[in-house]
Amino acid sequence: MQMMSSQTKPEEGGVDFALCPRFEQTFSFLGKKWNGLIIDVLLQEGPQRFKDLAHKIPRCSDRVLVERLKELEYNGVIVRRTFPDNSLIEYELTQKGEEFKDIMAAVHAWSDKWYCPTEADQK
Amino acid sequence: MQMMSSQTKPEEGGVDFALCPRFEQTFSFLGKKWNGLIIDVLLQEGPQRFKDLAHKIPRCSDRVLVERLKELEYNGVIVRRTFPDNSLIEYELTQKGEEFKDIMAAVHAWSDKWYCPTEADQK
DNA sequence: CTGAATCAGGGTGGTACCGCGAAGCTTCGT
DNA sequence: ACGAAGCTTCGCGGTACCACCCTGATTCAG
Repeated sequence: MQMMSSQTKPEEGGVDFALCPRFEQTFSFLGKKWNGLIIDVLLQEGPQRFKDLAHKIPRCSDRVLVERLKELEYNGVIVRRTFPDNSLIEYELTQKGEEFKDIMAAVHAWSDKWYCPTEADQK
Repeated sequence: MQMMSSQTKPEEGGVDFALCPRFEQTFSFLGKKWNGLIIDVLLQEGPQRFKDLAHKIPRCSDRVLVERLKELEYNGVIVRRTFPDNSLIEYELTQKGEEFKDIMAAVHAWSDKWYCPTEADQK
């Protein structure tokens, strides 16, 4: 029973969706660069430390990764767990986050079916 | 057997996804403002004229709508059909576009379940 | 025939903001 | 003391989005 909406509040990077349906928010949220990737890694590989995420998404800088993680936490999609004893920090999906898996599956299916390599794939 | 990829080419508004998986492209594409909405309207109400789309998505300016429609056509998601006799122009989904419906359904389901109104909904 | 209205956009200009790199800072382990 | 992990602060460039105005084609009223 989260109080969160899907607006991306941290650093005030959000769009005014006052008259747009809910799912436009969701798309905008997932479409934000790296968000989909982060959620996908967490879905597939479980809770991750910051450096593991950074390592698995090498093209995303620390700066941006922190930003995204804070947004995701603010939106109730992930939680940041600290283990006080060994000072370990892990990010894991909440239930709200886990339930992205249907969307992920659908998007994966579509992408696998319709993606065609172009110039951008050469390098 | 389209030759199209999911990059948004018109006006060069795309991201370099060279090392990112396919579905990140898809998210970025759908997450682009108004794209999800446009596809959703076409899915639910069939082929539409420009003015009908503009009317159903009032907060999207003509300028941006034209842009989005061109991108969607470039990406093989919609087609722009002209009827020479009565000079009618309609936009309709291709098969590639129709098959977004699974994604749309999943996103709708998630959004309906997890969306909570906040300040942004007052106005 | 003339004028108005509708449709499908194009052109310009401006601002907010998104994504980013670089570098510093704090806490912890050893 | 030194390095790694996990951020934070500063500042930048590009561009996405929008408002406003304009065009050309077609249709409709009278």
